[in-house]
Amino acid sequence: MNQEICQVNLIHEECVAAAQQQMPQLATIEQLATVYKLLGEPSRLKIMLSLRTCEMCVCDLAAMLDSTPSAISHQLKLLRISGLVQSRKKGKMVYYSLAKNSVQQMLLEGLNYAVEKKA
Amino acid sequence: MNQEICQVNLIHEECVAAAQQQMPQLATIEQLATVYKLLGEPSRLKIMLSLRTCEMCVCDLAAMLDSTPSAISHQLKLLRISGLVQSRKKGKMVYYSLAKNSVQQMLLEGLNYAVEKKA
DNA sequence: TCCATATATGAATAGGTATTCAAGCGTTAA
DNA sequence: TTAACGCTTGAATACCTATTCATATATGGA
Repeated sequence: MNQEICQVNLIHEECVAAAQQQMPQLATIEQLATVYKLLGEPSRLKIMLSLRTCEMCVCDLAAMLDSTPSAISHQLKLLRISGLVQSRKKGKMVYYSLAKNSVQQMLLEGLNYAVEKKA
Repeated sequence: MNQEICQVNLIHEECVAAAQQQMPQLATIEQLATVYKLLGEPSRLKIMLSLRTCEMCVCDLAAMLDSTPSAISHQLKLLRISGLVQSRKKGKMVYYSLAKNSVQQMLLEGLNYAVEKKA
């Protein structure tokens, strides 16, 4: 059986056309998927949720998540590269905080969803 | 070098304590991480973005994403299990649509973030 | 009944990734 | 300079997962 193509080429052409029309740009979708993927890892999500309260150094986060500085540092690097967190160096320590964009709003909306869903 | 524990046990105790206090329940965090992970896969994210427009059958989605019904069906199963989409059977076809909860709001907020960030 | 179609599913494979371990860098204080 | 500390980094391993392929189920029509 050929699964590559449906026999009826497009079953609901108007719908598909309309959906394609209002589809965001590919770059936007990929950007969004990247952020979601980063937040989809429990350790990283916990880091982000922790940083809502105040800026923290790597050791603080390692204590929060019961993890190692190395593991946390690896995760922070990914978050930093994608612009979800920013860092500030002070002596031997590096303080991390949430980036000053709408990530926080996104997180709040996500939490709202998760809490609503539990009920 | 011992990386397990920081020498200074908690460098910013007040901050860590405050963050722990306002940390959501573990179940909520895991729920949220699951949703983010599902949305973090470009194919699945495209499915969700497509379904904002109108309900679609598997073939429609396969056409939208230039994929196979089998691959789409596998993804839809994951989205269905986690309650992000719902399905309705009509004859040989199965129509999928976004679940009637705040996922749509979440997606909008995400898009808002991604678009803002590009600029 | 028999066949074609739309979808679902299980197993296998290939690709991706989180953590660990070991080592390195940069800063501070002696 | 030396040592200690906080952090970073690269490689390796072990785990996870998306897609493919083959097959199965279910519905509708001849």
